[in-house]
Amino acid sequence: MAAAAKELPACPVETTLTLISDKWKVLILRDLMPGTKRFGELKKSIGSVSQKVLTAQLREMERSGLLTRTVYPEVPPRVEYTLTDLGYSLKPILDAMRNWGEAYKAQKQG
Amino acid sequence: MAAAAKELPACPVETTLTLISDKWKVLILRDLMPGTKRFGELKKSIGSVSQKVLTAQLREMERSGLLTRTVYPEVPPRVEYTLTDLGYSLKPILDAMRNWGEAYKAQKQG
DNA sequence: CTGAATCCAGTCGGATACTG
DNA sequence: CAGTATCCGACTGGATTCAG
Repeated sequence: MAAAAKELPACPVETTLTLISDKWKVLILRDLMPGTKRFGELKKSIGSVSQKVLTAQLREMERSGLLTRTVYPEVPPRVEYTLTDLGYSLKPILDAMRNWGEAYKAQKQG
Repeated sequence: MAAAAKELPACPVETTLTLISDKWKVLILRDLMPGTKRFGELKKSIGSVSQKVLTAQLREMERSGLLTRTVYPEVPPRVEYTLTDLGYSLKPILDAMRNWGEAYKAQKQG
């Protein structure tokens, strides 16, 4: 949540971690993969995230180039978040995590 | 680092996050993928992690069934960490992260 | 509806010193 | 060498309030 940009480490795995390892970012990605969502929709679909933190992590991801933020000057205001190509390119990671999680739970249930 | 076991959420992506989202766990996985390592080797290869936290996260991963801990009763003591099949099954996620990180850095350099 | 600002508790994790 | 215990600063993130 720091204001300063994070430095990119030498290891590719660390590079990825730097951009998506915050508490809610992976879930934001998961929920935006199907398409554009409004702020309120995201907040509801993610679950227990607070407004402050959701805003902060969305802004960080915008700065990282993972998503775009579009403000519609209406009353009441409407703000939509959409993954960029870069953000969408994280899909293989999300898919791998989903696949693994499913297999893990299936195993735990025997 | 909590002592209590973490609950598994409904979403598979969250399940995965629950098990590997701590600060150093992905790097531990990365470094154990090639094979068994001693505590000191891990500490060196991971980088700036402190001894206390590395120990704690390794123990959590052991409890989660991601790795095994083998103590050799020698002087000086030797402790080796090895991924279980379950831990090794996370490889596709690690690979996806590495691939993405490489592509990202390549793009940043034009 | 979205978001900024403030306050604050909980935790994470680093540094250090000590043990077998 | 590997691990434990203690201390403590820093940061994360939730709750609340106010604003446009």
